[in-house]
Amino acid sequence: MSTVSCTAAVGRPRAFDMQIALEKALDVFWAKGYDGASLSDLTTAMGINKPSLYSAFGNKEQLFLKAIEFYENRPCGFFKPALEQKTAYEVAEFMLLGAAKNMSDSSHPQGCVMVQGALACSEAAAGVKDVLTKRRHQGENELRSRLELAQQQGDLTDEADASTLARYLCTVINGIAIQASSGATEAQLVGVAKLALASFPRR
Amino acid sequence: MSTVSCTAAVGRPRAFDMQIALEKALDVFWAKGYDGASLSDLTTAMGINKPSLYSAFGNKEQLFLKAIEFYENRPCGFFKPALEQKTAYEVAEFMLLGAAKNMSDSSHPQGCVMVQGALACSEAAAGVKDVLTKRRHQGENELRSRLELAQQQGDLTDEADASTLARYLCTVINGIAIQASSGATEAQLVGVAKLALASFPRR
DNA sequence: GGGGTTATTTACTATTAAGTACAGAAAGAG
DNA sequence: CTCTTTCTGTACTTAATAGTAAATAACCCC
Repeated sequence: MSTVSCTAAVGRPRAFDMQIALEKALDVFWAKGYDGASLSDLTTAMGINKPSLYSAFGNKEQLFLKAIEFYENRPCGFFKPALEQKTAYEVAEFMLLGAAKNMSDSSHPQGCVMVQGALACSEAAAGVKDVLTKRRHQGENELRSRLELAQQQGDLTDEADASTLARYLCTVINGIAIQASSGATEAQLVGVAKLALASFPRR
Repeated sequence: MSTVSCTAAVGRPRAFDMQIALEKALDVFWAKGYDGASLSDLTTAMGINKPSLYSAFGNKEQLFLKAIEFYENRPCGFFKPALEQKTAYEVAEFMLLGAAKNMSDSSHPQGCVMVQGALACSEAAAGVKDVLTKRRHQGENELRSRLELAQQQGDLTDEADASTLARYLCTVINGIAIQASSGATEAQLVGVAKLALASFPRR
């Protein structure tokens, strides 16, 4: 009798791939936002019925939260990899160029689901809006910490205000998200990113 | 018999001020977005019943369009006044500082209704999303034209790409809108605006 | 192959959405 | 005062919303 909860494999097996269904749901939320995505939009895109959705993911809100959790950890994400670059400038460069490229990529909806998923929304979406806002703040804080580390390591001047610098970079990234969502091309966004980098203190 | 269509003044007079009602509607759309604002949210805020809303403003979509038209021409707007500043740098400075101050102002919802009114939305909101996108592009084009004029007038270097510069400024403004909508203070946004200005070629 | 378990399908609920019909109320014109 | 016009309040319609009950289907273990 094992104490480890081995994945039961009892009962009728799920007829769809949860991961793929989640990615389809993400695309819907990304394109339409939490308020604009109806359950029938979601079930249609996911190729399943409502009871399957509810049994697999809980409800609309939990589905959204799982979708953005996946979004944040996607291999093609640019934010976390950027933090691992060697110098503060390289962090900023990787992040801005990554945002420009990623958010205009036509293999998924344009822009950023963390921004446009629930920006101005109904009371029903207030919870997910809160989560998104907190996650964005968290990202900004991680970036600030990374820049403070850079100051300790000497690759970012002490005269810079890490807090403002992090906020500035996040602001530009958010702006790039809006531009991408409005149809800006990768080349246009790269131009913006490079110009934004001119404000970043280079050693 | 006058040929001028004098405002009829026949029939029961409207019991509410259309302008004030429109401003209330704007606040609702600003805070909740087009999809997130229900008709009962609107009528409650406006202090009128649905038939009054429909007879005065047409329908939800037309009400939204009238609300953003008012928004764009508000006396406290910063975009158009910025274009009238004397030099390219002053245009940029006025615009970014104006955005920072205006969008964090607590006398109305935070952020910018032109950005968050319909960013990612349902099919029902596709029309207003389109209008918002076009208006933002139009603003960007007006700014580009203003910067090209500055180049002709010699207060902006010819080496600058007016198009990219305009897009950069609009990107930062959009980013500031997101930050404001996420609770950033005026002081924080002014810090971002000043940093963004460091990328702007000063003569 | 039967029993237990879980997923799927269909059909349903209750609520809310946007929009409207209609009767009555408030004004000016004659 | 009466007629015409326009607005207001109540009550309604139709369709869509999120979420669920119950029957059935598919799988593993014994």
